[in-house]
Amino acid sequence: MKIATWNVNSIRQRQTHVLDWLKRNEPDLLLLQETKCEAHQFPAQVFEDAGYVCNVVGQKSYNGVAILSRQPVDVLARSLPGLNDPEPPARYIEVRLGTLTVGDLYLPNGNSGGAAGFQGKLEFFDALERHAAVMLREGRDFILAGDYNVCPTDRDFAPGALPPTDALVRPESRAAFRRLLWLGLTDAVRALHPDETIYTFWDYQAGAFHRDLGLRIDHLLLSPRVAERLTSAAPDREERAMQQPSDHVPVMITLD
DNA sequence: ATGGCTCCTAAGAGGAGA
Repeated sequence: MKIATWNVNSIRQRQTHVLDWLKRNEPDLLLLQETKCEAHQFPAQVFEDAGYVCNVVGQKSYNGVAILSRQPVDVLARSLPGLNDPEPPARYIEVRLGTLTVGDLYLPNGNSGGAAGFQGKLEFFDALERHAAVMLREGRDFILAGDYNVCPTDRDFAPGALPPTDALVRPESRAAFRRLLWLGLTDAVRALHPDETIYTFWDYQAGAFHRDLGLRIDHLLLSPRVAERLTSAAPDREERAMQQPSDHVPVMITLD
């Protein structure tokens, strides 16, 4: 079974990239973030024609998540449980495929909106941690994957790519990510590649990709039994070299 | 380089992104 996550930075701009990537890689599930349109604007038909079912949570202009699947799935949630927001942003969708629960998340960046913006990032993390704890207690098999907007350690960004005050490397952000690991979740890419320099994002500016000034911020976290099935995990770096790419690349795992 | 691009909306620049 193959499961991938990809922040596409506008699905309408990246429709052909995603379609071509699906055909080349044939994942069972593709988790998208930053689709940047309302659900009715999502180009579902082109993916359905390629054999994928689309479940979309959208809003105007910003955010937006979607899960594309070869098989129909049950949608369990369209916002992150435990976030008390009457109009939650389009940052979470959760589906069930067989006995596997899969949450697709787009965590707030946390650099905009001042102190309140950063606080919102930490609140999303807190709700995610509580939700993960509940699922573990219930003995469920699950994956929480997407754009976490955190470089977990200093190994996860190129020296000089970010100032130490950036919300992606702030100690509070990293502590929140570590708390998910301490619950018993496995960072799929790092578990299989403990010592490699691996990035999933390169800024559009200043030739960041060419200079390999990247970040590792897109992650797949696995519950214990799912982690036992993990056989591969890697970003598709080549996608960043395409014409008019997203600034993120897909990250895919394989489960036995 | 204190955002150097690329999205969005909307018809002007400006905000968000990381």
